[in-house]
Amino acid sequence: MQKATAEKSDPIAAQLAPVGRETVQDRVYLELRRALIGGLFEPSQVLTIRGLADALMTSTMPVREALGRLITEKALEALPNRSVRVPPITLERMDDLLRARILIEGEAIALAATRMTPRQIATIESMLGEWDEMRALKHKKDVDREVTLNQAFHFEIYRACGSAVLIPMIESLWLQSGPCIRVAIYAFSDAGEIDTAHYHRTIVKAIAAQDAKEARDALVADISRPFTFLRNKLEAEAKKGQSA
Amino acid sequence: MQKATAEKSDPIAAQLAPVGRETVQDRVYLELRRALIGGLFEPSQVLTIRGLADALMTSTMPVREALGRLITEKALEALPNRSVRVPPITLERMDDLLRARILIEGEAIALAATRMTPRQIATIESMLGEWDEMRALKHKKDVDREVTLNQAFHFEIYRACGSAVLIPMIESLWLQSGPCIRVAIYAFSDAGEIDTAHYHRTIVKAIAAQDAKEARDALVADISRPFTFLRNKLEAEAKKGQSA
DNA sequence: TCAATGCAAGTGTGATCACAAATCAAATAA
DNA sequence: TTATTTGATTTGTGATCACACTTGCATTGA
Repeated sequence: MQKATAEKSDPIAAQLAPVGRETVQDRVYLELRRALIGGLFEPSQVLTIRGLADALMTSTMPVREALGRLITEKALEALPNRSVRVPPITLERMDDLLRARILIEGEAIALAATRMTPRQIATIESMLGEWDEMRALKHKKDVDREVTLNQAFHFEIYRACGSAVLIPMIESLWLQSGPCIRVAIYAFSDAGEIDTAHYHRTIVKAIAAQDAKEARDALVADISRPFTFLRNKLEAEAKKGQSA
Repeated sequence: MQKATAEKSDPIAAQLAPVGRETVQDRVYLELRRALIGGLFEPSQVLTIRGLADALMTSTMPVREALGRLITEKALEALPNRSVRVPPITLERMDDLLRARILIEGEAIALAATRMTPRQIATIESMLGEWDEMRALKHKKDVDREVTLNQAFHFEIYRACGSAVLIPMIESLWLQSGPCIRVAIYAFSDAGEIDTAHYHRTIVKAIAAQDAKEARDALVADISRPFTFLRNKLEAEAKKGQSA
């Protein structure tokens, strides 16, 4: 029989890309990740294995393993009852997450600023264009699109930092702060958002100039904004609840 | 029936500690973690589900879920063949790991330096004593004890940093660098080790003085040492292999 | 009326089985 | 002898089942 591995001398195989055999578990895991980062689940929401299995049209087996993985990266939380929920938002946790993100994503973008190729810089520049385009026809508040584009922009930069260790950590941080961010973005929309892409333009400019410090500062401002916004919102609600 | 939760008014229940119901999966996970951090597995070693299940005297189910968790935190690596191995050591990966550890553990110890209570400081001081004691009767190179004590010392500090986000990341980093460190410690023993506890004493002194910068510097020196040692070793081997 | 009790449905965990893919070794052909 | 093939074994994946625990609700008792 033919060997399954692509033969370098085979002119046909050379043109074929490996098809990949992702497992059901991987699909479930990625789907849950997407939902979490996009903030499709509410904080404190309880998730059940069978419920997710039904919704995803599969058996319980891939779901339970995907949940276990998400729990270890703190994207979900295992209660003592052995049920699993998306972690609730607290002020302490938000500050903690923001500090970690500033530390790690700041380091990643500083590394990327000295390493990004002109081609990569052109890619993120074109993303700025997409952003403007989306703002131009703001007929509806397309929060999903906003979240996706924002994620693509940031990770295009982080991937260029060249650290196989930092990137998974950043992914974990986004997973953990996803539910918070979603709430913040909705709050932005209600509050009449200021220019969301302003910091992104500054970031691109700094990276193009290979100015690591400027890039880091702009990034810190960018990721701090939703957190401080949400923090003010939560504090206001807490004060209102206290007086009531 | 009696409520399962401890009643505050019940004089008997007040003296009883909750028994805890850890699952088999958790035990397997913790055992594999311990082995990984301690460097009991060799880099590039392939692990099989059934093999581990037999060794751990359990079925495949808890093992496969534990392996999946370890893969997501990059403590293990999933090959395209769908087999899983402990990641091999490369120079790039070591540099990457060291940089991340300096960044994150440095931040954690700087935080801890301003927050540790006198009681906590007394705890790590007593650990220094254990260390000296172990060095005094160095009849055999007790690498396991050394690794365990080193881990206990560092995490006693990290736990005091008060960040529920940073600590799991540090655990993941230790998991990933465990196999490297083990190799380095053996190399130390062969090379006639210099005072391993020297930096630890500096760390304790800095923390007692609430000097965050000094503590961070000493920690960086402490965790850099095995990496640079191993790096020199690998480079020497590579050169030897190249000339041969 | 309200708290305690008991039953039923729901849920997570672990074991076992079926299946497909990979791996390894012996046997065969060049 | 060397390269290829073929078959048996091993291995990961997904499904299903059994069991224990939790949860929610209706019933019963004071």
